[in-house]
Amino acid sequence: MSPLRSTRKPSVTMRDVARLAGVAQSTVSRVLNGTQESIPIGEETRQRVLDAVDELGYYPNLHAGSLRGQKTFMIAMMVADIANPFYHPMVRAVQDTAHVNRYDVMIANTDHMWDGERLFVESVIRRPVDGVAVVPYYLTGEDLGELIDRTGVAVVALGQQIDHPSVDTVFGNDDKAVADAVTWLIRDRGHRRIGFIGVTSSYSAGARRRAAFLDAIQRADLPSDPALFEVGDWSLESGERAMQVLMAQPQRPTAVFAVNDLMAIGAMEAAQKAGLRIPADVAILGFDDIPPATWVRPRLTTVAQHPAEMGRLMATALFERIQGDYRGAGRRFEVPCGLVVRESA
Amino acid sequence: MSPLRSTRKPSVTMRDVARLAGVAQSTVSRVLNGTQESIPIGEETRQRVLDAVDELGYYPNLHAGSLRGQKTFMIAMMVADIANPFYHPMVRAVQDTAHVNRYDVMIANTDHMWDGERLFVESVIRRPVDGVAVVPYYLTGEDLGELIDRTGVAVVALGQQIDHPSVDTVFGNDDKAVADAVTWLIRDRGHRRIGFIGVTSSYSAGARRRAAFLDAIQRADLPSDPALFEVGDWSLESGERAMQVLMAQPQRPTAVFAVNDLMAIGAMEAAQKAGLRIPADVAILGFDDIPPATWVRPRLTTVAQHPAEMGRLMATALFERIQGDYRGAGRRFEVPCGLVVRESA
DNA sequence: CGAATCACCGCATACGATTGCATAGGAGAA
DNA sequence: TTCTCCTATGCAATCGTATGCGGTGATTCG
Repeated sequence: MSPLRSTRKPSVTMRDVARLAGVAQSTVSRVLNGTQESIPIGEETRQRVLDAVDELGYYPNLHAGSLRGQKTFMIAMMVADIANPFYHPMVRAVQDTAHVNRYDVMIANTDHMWDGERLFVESVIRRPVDGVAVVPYYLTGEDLGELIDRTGVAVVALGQQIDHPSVDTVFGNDDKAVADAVTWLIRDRGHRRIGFIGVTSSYSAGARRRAAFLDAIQRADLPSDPALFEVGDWSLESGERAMQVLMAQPQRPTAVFAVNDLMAIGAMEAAQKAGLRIPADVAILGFDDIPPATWVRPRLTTVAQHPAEMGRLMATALFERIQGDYRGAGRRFEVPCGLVVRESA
Repeated sequence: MSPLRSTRKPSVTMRDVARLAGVAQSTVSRVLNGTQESIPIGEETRQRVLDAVDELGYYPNLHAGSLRGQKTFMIAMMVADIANPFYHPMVRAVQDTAHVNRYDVMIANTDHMWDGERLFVESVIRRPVDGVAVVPYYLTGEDLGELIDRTGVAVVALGQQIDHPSVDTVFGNDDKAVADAVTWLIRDRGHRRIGFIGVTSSYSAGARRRAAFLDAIQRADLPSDPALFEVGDWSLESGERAMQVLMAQPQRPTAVFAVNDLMAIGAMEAAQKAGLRIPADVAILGFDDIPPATWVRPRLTTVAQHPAEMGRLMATALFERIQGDYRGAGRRFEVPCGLVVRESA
């Protein structure tokens, strides 16, 4: 079994500083927090305290403040998979903003699983933090509301499906962007048989993009063959598999749209392994514009979601709430998506 | 200014549970922790407590345990840049291991900067955790030793330069791997003029790999032209720039070795933009084997470092220490690197 | 029938920091 | 001198949990 108490060393506390400076522990607190103008401190005392702090190398114990219900100086972030390039610019933006505010960042992966998201919420209940930035696939506005009621945490979420009076959301107009991109494939590129690599419609983004795709197809008076619809799980490998079945058809599509870049890259992989040229034999269109989109050959044509900007917005909104600079209703920040034409379509 | 006390809601505590169950708070504690064989609890009481826990939806407050010097159920991880694909498999492995142990993971980026590493250490002092996994570029074994002395934290580090009696390290035999790879370039591929894209030698890995490269060159009786050595900062863009100056030479190299894959991919980018074919006109050799290495075209020939395995080892070692399953001297885990021949060289 | 042994549970304290309140000492006024 | 006011500091409660120790009722034993 694991030891019940950890082997933590006794740390240097405020009391140690107080003892060395010959004052009371509360005096040390007041010297260090300073902000309390109502309670003045003698200059000579203040200096003695500061010297003692220096000599002992004292740092305040954040656990104590957290327990007392002060700020925890920590935020938590929930993403599906930190190894997915889509989240990097977002995570970095949040981390960077946290860093300038002297906040630490806890990161949890959910792997797109309900259980993962549930555990994240539980985690935040057990160890309250000042703010959370989440990319929910199952959690609803109501779920987040319960979390807020229970812990008072500030919340910002990615995804337009979230709707709660006190959580800020950041999202892209992905439906319109999908429709535009597909329409472009049809009108400008002349494709008439377009494959779709989606995800299960239990993801609201999955359902939304699928609907937008279908809408664009029908608007162009093209038939929508069920055989053209494959589903993956957001991963590169699943994109590869989906592409393989799309290519195996007697009448294979001349273009394929994947709802994220990772699956699009997987599809490229599959097409190239099968000896198909891109975009001559089959065009590939992705979604997200992750950094590797420009590393692959041909470079991936995709709908840019600007994850860095999204992260920046999330972080800014979150810290505005944490710092108390904003206390109003939930804000909605839309960051427009847009087609980036490169070489794969 | 920010509000001094956050707006945290009063949470449901053990006392609430106790009140509802009609017992003392300490009894609730004992029921929940169970492990205390010395103090038995009546079955009927235990059930009343559990019911109350259920009814109130009680979760223990981890801040309290942390303050009392119990386990914090949190580990901290320090990497250079979470957006760098090299760290993903490592971070995921650590997160996954943490997850099964019901631990949360705090992640900090240093951007290869001394100040970032220093701040990380400070962070861990201010908010003690049970373990840290670090990828240090400046921190020495001594620095880590101070951290251990001060907080008693368990430490595992990546990098063979770290040497401390109570930190476990994981590392690859990168020097030998570099030498082997370069020798292969010379002997099997017939290259005689090989460029080197390195990093400043203040990084121990940078110095080590450069030395190994030089050694292999000299062992093959090839001249080592200083003009063949460029330095980057680990980033893709810096690799691109370095490649540009290498290509600008009157006698340009027929092969280029980059000390990480990101710079290698940048080099490929530059070469292709300049109209050079890879590997016909110039061969490119990378280091790390990050996931995107197989996404680019031509696929990157590189020295695999197996970051996932490294992460797994780090996490395992770390939790062995945290759980008290291992208390001995610092262990050194070597994970062998090896050339993976693909298409770029 | 008195005492010793349980089984079971509550009281109180400690962890480190914040903060309302009390108070010591000196200055100024009556 | 005595009373007040102000400045500078100390005391003590508090946050939620773990735990040593003491206490109570019931049972058993001598």
